[in-house]
Amino acid sequence: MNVRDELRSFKKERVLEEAQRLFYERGYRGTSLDAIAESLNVSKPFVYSVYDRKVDILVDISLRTLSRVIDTLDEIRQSGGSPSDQMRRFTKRFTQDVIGNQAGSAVFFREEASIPLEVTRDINELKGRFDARLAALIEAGVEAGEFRVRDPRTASLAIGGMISWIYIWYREGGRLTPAEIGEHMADYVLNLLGAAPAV
Amino acid sequence: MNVRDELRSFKKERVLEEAQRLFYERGYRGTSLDAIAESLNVSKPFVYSVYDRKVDILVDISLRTLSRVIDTLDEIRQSGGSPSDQMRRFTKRFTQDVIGNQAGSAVFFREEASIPLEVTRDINELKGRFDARLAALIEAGVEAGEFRVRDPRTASLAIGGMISWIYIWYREGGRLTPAEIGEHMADYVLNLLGAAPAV
DNA sequence: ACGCTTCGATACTGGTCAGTATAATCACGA
DNA sequence: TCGTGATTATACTGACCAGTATCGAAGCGT
Repeated sequence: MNVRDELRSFKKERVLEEAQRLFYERGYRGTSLDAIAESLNVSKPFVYSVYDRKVDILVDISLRTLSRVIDTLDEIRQSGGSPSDQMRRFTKRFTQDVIGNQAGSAVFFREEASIPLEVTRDINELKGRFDARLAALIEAGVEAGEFRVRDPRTASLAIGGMISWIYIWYREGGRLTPAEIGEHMADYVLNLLGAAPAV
Repeated sequence: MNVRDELRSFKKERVLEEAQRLFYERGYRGTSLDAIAESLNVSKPFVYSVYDRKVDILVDISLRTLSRVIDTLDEIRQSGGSPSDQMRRFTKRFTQDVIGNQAGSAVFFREEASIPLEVTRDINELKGRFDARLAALIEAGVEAGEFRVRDPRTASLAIGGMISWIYIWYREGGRLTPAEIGEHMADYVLNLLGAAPAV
């Protein structure tokens, strides 16, 4: 990767970052490209030099946000340990991811309707993959006798929702630190799964 | 209420219903008033005869959706019974509410950024009231020795999120009926709260 | 049947915005 | 210092849309 590409990549990153912030505050359709450009102290063609269409920015935000949690889950799955242990670690990591990328998470879940149809397929495929892998972890726990759950699919949706939902209510400087929230969530998740009380 | 008012009320209801459907599919900003009118086989001034501004429709959808769950919670609280029992009934009712008003729930949570500032205050006040009352129910359960929860506030957010989240994934004609989903959710919620296994 | 009132359709307006054509500027080598 | 290629700003265009003015039609009482 030469200097030119690095420069381009850096510009793209800055545009993405700023667009994400504005989409979070004003919504995708409520944010004009001029507003993004102005906020970066550049002009519209600058933005167009790294993204061909406005919607490409949204797609980028969405795919990154989704890929991140899938990567997190895969990483935890491959790291070994008991299902209870994996679930606890995953919950804490996922909680940090949502809080650390609150704007991205919010934009991803809110702007589903603005995403072009051909990309929606990919997104749904990824979403399905996430849910299936989380359900698989739950099933592993059931088989190992650690969890007692009647329907792993809905359990995975309940858990995924409970943690994703943090993007709705988390506020910086609130009563609890992100780490504390993660600990509470991990307790709730293991309770929900009927896990034997942890040490 | 005379005939004229009833007529007006009926028109308003139809406009709301159709707008909600379109907002759900295309987003608030992605739906023009002409599209709403066309979908009802009327013209724009017809819509304006019941709502002065486009955003009033959105506000109406949001307030109705939010009021409904608060009413549900209040009703359950006043109906008596043990905290576990109330929580189980509330979870099932809330689940049915979300599924029965999926479009409204989705629009409410997605379009927060499009709601005018002066209404946002009311909405946040109502949201806060809901969370506080749900937390109060959890505390009552803890005091009664039925629940074991370290932090009722985050538990109420986790529960509220887990159930609200259904608007994201529920699809009509799916594997489970709404009633079955409600049963599973109720189990998860009581587990989450560390309730002694129900009979 | 006739006038009066109400309601809604047609048609317009002012503003916004995604995307683009053109022109200016800058970096850099000769 | 001058020329060349890349990059970005200015300025424009075509489309869309919220909200409104005007006009016609339909209902209703007399």
